[in-house]
Amino acid sequence: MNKHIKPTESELEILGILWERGASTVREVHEILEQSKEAGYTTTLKLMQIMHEKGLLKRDASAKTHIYEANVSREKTQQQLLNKMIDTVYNGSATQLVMQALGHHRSSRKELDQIRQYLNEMEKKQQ
Amino acid sequence: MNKHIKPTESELEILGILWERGASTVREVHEILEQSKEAGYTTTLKLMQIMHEKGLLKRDASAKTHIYEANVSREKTQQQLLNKMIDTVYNGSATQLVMQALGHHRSSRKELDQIRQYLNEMEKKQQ
DNA sequence: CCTGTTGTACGAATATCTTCGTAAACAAAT
DNA sequence: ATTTGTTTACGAAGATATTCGTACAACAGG
Repeated sequence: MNKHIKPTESELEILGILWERGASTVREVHEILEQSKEAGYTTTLKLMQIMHEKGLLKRDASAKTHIYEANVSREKTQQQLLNKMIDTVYNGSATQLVMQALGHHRSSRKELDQIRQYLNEMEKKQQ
Repeated sequence: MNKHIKPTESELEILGILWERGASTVREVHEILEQSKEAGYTTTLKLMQIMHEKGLLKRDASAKTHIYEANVSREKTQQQLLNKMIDTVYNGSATQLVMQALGHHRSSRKELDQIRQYLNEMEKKQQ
């Protein structure tokens, strides 16, 4: 029984911040959010409260200032969104997505090597 | 000046169909949509009308039965969504996304070769 | 204490997306 | 001509997401 994680755009931004920082207060999240977005503090607060209700975040409310933390793993969320994207936007072809991702995000040589190695491992497993 | 394409979930499904089929009537789109989704005909119609207003679709209304066609390219839309995803969900690392995409979508040997070749070309260009 | 600051809770306004009922236009069939 | 079926147009209801004003509690410094 796998949860159907479906964060909205705004929720994803907040999750991203929490995945990076780990447990944080609303103010901390808000301050980072502000750098790329116009938003009032209570807006961020409300958003995070709703995310808590939905189960996307967990929180420690023992102190006055509550501490929030992501309650869904980055990996699982990534996989979920990735699959949907491959399906609807890339018509099922992961290869297509991979090449486009490589094409536009000039990767370093190190990264390319990393990927190449990954490819080799995959091929070994297949045989 | 680049348009900010931001189709919703439902709009993406319709775009996907139009990218596949090319110019189509509402009914044709609707029939495909129905296979994977519960929806009334007028719902699909309205959706496509709104997409037309937004500029996502263009249409030929010269005959009674209008013909709709995607007005945003698959490539540009893919790139846009991909970038956003890499940014918010993969924290900027395209490599990360690539490896996860490969890991879960067991690709054929042919596809792996294709990607490998692509990697080589990229590396050549970089030097 | 009082006062200003910082925090949460609540609820409502706004915006946006999704769905569909109903009407009107039109064409084909009877 | 009347009926039947297909289509678009319009508008409104329902669902969901986003934003923020206001109230109130906790706390720190004077």
